[in-house]
Amino acid sequence: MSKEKRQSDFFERVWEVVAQIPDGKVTTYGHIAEHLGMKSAARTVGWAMQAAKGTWLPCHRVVNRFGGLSGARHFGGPHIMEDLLRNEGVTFDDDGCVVLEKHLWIPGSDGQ
DNA sequence: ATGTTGACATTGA
DNA sequence: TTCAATGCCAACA
Repeated sequence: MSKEKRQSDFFERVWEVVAQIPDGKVTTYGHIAEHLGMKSAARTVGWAMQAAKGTWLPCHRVVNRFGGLSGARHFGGPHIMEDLLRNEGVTFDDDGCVVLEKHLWIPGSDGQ
């Protein structure tokens, strides 16, 4: 594990958190970044998601602070992410945003 | 090495 | 109220 620097431990860090998101729950980029110690790096968290597109990570459970599916367009279809979340049991607001008040999950509050 | 972009967040006018 | 600008970090050209 010398040349295998991966994308960066930062990415794995984000992926690890995302992988811990319980079923039917969602989290925001800001909370992930904050949990990683980079509260202001919410944008970079989105980059980790882009790299996670080819992984098994439930990127669809990661939304912006509005609960809007910002990355839905990167899923290959704006309705893909929406359908996935609904399949998880997530409720959507009339605006098409996830009800964070009911599904907002914070990293570290699950296993710790 | 530098500059731009990016699935965001926050503050100011 | 809405719109614009700024900050942050990492990857990519």
